[in-house]
Amino acid sequence: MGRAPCCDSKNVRRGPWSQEEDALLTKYMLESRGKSGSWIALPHRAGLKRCGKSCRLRWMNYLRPDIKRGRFTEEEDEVICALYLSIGSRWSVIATKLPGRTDNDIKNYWNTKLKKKLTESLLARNLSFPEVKIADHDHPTKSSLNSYRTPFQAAEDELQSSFKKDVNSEMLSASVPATDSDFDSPNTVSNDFASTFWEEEGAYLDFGGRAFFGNFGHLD
DNA sequence: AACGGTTTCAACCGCTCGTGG
DNA sequence: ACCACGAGCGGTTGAAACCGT
Repeated sequence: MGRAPCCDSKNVRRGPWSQEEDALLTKYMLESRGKSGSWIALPHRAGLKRCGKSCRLRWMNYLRPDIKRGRFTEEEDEVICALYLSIGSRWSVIATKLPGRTDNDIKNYWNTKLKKKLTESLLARNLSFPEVKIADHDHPTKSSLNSYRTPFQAAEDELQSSFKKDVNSEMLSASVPATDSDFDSPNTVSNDFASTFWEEEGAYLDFGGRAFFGNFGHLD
């Protein structure tokens, strides 16, 4: 026996949502102020002939009023790349660090553009695309999402606690290899923490003026 | 203008996780 | 401990839009 379907597929609409359906779902969600109860029960209550999962997806990925539209910024690119190299394809975790962006948006953006962009950047440096392997203890749980720190943020935390003084972007950029030759000499970085990070975590990758932490294998 | 290839992104599928009984 | 169920997630698909010839 296969898995039971989540809803009666004969009585639900599929495919693209109509304006009327969007209006019904939006009206219901706004009137209920998010206190919709279960998603399974929502279609019936809202007068929609849709699967609950489909309603959830439509709301979360398209209709929510706080969704950010338009092109991803360089800063967002950097956050996505850094997190992907750090935690892998945990799009929902990455989305929590980019307010207004959905996990689906980020996933699509990564698969269609950013992965290619990063790969080209790596190839230009004679580096191969890193295999991202995350140890279990590195996976943030749902309860720890709010306190989860990206490698950049962790680095900033460490710097702040170590030096007990203002850490500005100038200091952070000083820890990034500025030229190709700097990649071969991690000792040129300007603070102890960055040197330690180099040894323990691998190479820095210059990308769009800033850097990522990760383990990059050299091409033979 | 027509066509074919490519890109984009909304939506679906099937799985795991969390929770309550 | 086990089971059932709903929520949420990541991978994948496919239609629409876009672009080059």
